[in-house]
Amino acid sequence: MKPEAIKVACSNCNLRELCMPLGLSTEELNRIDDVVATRRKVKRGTPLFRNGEKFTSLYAIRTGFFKTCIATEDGRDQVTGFQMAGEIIGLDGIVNDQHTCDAVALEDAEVCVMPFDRIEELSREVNALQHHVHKIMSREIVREHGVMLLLGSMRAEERLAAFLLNLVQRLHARGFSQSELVLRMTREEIGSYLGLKLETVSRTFSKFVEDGIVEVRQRHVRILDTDALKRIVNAQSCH
Amino acid sequence: MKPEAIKVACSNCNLRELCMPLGLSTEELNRIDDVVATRRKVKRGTPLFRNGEKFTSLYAIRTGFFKTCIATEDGRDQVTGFQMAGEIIGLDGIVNDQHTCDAVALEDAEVCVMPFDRIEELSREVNALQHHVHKIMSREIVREHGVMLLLGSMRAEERLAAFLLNLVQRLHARGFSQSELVLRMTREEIGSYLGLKLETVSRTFSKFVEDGIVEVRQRHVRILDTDALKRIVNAQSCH
DNA sequence: CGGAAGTTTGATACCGATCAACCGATGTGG
DNA sequence: CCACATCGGTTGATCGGTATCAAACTTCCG
Repeated sequence: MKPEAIKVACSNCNLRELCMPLGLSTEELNRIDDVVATRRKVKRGTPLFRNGEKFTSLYAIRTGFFKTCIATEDGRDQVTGFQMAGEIIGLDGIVNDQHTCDAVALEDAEVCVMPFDRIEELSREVNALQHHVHKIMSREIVREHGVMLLLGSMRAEERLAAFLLNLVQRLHARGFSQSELVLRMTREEIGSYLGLKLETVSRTFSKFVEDGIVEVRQRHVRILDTDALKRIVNAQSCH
Repeated sequence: MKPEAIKVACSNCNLRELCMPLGLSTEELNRIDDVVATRRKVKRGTPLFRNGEKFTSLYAIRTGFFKTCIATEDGRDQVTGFQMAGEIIGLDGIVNDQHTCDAVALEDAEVCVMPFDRIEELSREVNALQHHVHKIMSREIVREHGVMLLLGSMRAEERLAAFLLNLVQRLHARGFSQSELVLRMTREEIGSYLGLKLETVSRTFSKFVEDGIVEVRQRHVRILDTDALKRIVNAQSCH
């Protein structure tokens, strides 16, 4: 949990095109190196931050896989997202200067710590960075609109199909297979994200296997028929 | 629909403390007047912007009431939020330079048009404005987390109770009653937002009336027992 | 190796969707 | 101003999808 004082540079990071704006001048690139203060390793099962903690920084995921979730006093729990390399977490903390959700590593992970006051400072001077920050926040808002659509109007099969397609698409953008993936989260966590119980998630996986749409061996999933998944997502509740 | 060339000033707007940062110097206040280019009237039932339209501006609601919703090709439709005076809409458009949802006036409305490039320009110079923009976006993200919790884990009564409490709370912050409100949206729109069918919304209202928690006359709602509503929201799915 | 955690599958219950009928409010044109 | 059409809302009956409860199995990990 101890912050590690490794000095790092975005300018030669292979995730740069995911985290950072494109088309920067060399001078701007060098300045942007300053937004990352340190890196921090987070062990599997361990929180990067927790609900109620003071907000200081955004985090760019270098390696590993996170979930963010909110818990209420009465024991309810909702996974609000799964995040992978190149994605930014911590945006929830800006509004009240404290985090309103937990971010937990689902596998050993490493993040770049980006103090938010430094981001604000630098984005006053580098227009591309300013706009980039705005885009990242807007993207998160739009993503959540999609989740609301899913939770508000889709049935179990549609939700799981949409979930799988979204995951492979993001993994593919990072150079992984379009058809094979390893789930880093449990059935229960998938269920929490999708508004389903873990048994329903399990049953729906089984149904997809029966229908020859996917192969599932524990957390290893191979998608055999992407189009079938797309058809499931787009099929309106027929009648 | 024609933009009207009324020159307006945030500095003497009675909604300023809702839209704009607090604690500005007189000089900063005067500069901020420049973010509002024009005002625009929107008739009831008419869109302020639509999915796919080019994004140019954020809008601050001066009067009236809006819904934002996304529609899919296959006929699904999801209300993603209801917005009232002092709230900002259009944030979804930043990421891809085009809007990804429709914003429709539920009653005759007027908005302040704030060209986004001007916002970015000015927030490079006025730190308080910069941070304010970040807070507005973060607040929207946190709000959507709450909706995800609602859609993912609450039952019909809990959803409607949470919805009513949220509405009166926001209305109260604008000087309206804590216990009386007029719904500007139909049962169907409430249902879409809450992930329920209109019949279920209607039945749940009826149940609340039976239990003496609210009085309902069409769209006029009087809350008789706020604590009961709060208890309903916080009651975990018991077993 | 043993226990805990995670997953699958079955049986049953229940909440909300669906289908349908009716009612009331609103608004429009003759 | 009234007749009538339309839209929104309520209520009832029934159906279906997902939750719940339960048991067995597998995998993981100390």
